[in-house]
Amino acid sequence: MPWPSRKRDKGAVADKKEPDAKIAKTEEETSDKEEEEKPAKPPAGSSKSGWKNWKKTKESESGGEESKITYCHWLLKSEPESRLEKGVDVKFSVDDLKAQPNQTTCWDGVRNYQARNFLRAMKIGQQAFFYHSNCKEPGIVAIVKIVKEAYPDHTQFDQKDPHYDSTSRKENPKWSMVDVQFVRMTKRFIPLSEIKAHHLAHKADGGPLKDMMLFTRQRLSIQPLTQEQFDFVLSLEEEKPH
DNA sequence: GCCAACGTTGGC
DNA sequence: GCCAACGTTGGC
Repeated sequence: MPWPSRKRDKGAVADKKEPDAKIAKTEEETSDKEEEEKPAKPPAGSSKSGWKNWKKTKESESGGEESKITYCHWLLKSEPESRLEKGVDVKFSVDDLKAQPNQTTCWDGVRNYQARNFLRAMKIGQQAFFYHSNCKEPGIVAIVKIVKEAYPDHTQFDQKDPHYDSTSRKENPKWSMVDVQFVRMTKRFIPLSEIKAHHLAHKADGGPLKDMMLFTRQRLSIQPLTQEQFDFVLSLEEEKPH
């Protein structure tokens, strides 16, 4: 773990005293079980036409449905400004990412089941927006790509980590992370305010950002974008700021 | 710094 | 299984 602490996504860190006394009910309901089947190969350049090709495998529970869908693009929130969480600075800006070896980092610290399930759905090569949150100027600053698919998040077992989870067992880790690599800065900063203006307009006229999760699931730190949403947001970098 | 949104926890 | 209390997220 050569990396500074970063990213965050809490909401479920249980500071219980007793270790693995019980499996939280909420976990069973909102998380997909450990599936034995390895995900088939990434939909690389295959016939996947993005959103149109999402597939739903067998229905299990209500909460897990997002995890059964194949998405192609993502948005990852990270805090670019210093903030202490249990005495540890969780700041991780795009500049911090660029400073990593290979401009690559593990996306640890996600402690929300829905976000975790999205992490687990990510495939190598898929692109994501790097979004600065909880800061002066929230918005999209860069594009990153998935370079390693979900594997256990080691910070859940580290008592000194702000995202330590005493209820997680090594034999059956609750939390996952992926590795992401910097691809490029967006041609300009794309502020939340601008994306939101389009979202509001699209709610009225049925445009691509109508159901963007940035607004419909405002607290979710890992979220999927449809092909249409991704393309539309990307097209904004060619425009002049408002 | 405020506070609305919303996920989690736990009493009943 | 409901729901009030609580804690976190994150814009403003």
